[in-house]
Amino acid sequence: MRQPEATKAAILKHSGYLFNTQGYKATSISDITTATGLTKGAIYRHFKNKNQLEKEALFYLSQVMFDQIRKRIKEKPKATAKLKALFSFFETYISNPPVKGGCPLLNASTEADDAHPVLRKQAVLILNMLRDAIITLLSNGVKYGQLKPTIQKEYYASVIIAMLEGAIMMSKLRGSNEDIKMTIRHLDTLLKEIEV
Amino acid sequence: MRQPEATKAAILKHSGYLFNTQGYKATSISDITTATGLTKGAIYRHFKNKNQLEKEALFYLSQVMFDQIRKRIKEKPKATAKLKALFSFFETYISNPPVKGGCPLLNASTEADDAHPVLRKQAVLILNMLRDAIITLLSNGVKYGQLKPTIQKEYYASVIIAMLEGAIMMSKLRGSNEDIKMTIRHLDTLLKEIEV
DNA sequence: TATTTTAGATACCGATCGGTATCTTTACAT
DNA sequence: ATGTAAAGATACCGATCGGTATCTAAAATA
Repeated sequence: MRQPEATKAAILKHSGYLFNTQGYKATSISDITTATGLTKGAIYRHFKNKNQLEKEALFYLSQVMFDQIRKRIKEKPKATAKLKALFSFFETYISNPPVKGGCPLLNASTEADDAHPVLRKQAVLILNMLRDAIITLLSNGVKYGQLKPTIQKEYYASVIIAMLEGAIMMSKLRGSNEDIKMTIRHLDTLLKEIEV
Repeated sequence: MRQPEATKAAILKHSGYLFNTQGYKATSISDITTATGLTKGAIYRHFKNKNQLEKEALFYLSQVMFDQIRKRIKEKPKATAKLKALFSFFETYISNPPVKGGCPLLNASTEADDAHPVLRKQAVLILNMLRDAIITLLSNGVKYGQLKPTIQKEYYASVIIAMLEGAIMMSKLRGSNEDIKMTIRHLDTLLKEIEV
């Protein structure tokens, strides 16, 4: 029954869920022990302190998200279809989220101010990963003649992420997917403008 | 030296600042006593518990924001100029914020899940106020022949708020106003589409 | 099988949490 | 000047926080 890697994975899974639904500060180590069925001794063997656990849990959550996104995008052949797949991923986020509690990036970035440098750095890293992924996607679209070569990639990457994250906040708060739907409708029209 | 209203206002001001910069859960009553120079006895005389203080502090923060927005908007004559004034308000939010710690609405809405119904309800109320304000603004623009009569007001209200809030998150996290600038550039092009 | 290593459990630490009962002091009405 | 009501201070409560020292038991090595 002694499987250190499985134990660490279980801790990350449960604490990730708790951090994302209740908040990082609001989730205690005791919450995690009851969720996992483990004891403090077990948790502090795998993570040197709560900050480190928060950091690794956030990274785990981002991996779950990126895995889902990658899976959906790889199926699609063209850049426009890939972008639409990305949008639809965020649309299903409200009714059927891969991780409950809203977008881990948004949650961590609003909670992690200057007083939580470890969590903050990790959030910046994830945002940059997402930005770079979209920029690469746009670049490939231009490369293969699917998107207009004049488009400013950084501009569209920022606009797309801002809209999706903001819409997630609104839809989650209002308890309806209307906002995310309208936002994606707008992103679709945006997509038409940059298609060749 | 006994001025109850001034004392309550001071508590709201300081606690609002602390809640918005450190988070609601992360800010203790003791933090507020040291910030205000008051004692617990004074604070619990004006607020029946921490939840109520959080709710009223969030409302105070939203009032500060709405006052600023109203002031900037009232100066402008046309709907398009009023919308641009709203956008510019959010642009200056990064470098010179009226309340530190990011957008109070965004902060509260990400922290307030189902376990914090009081704060959550207050956040929903503020979001609806902002939405209604923009919808009214668009309606007046149509009424006075400044905006196209075919525009879907709810659609644009949601899209505008989503973009601004998402951009605030990105700019605050990355410590630069590039994202909010690019987002507003896009909102300006959006504005051109709905002008008559 | 005997020994060593290590995953995980147990019990505890001081500090801090939100909250309250009680006391003192100030302002105001008489 | 005196009494009263309310503002604010003081001191304390049990519960919980993150963290650690120590112990037990399971797995790996020999």
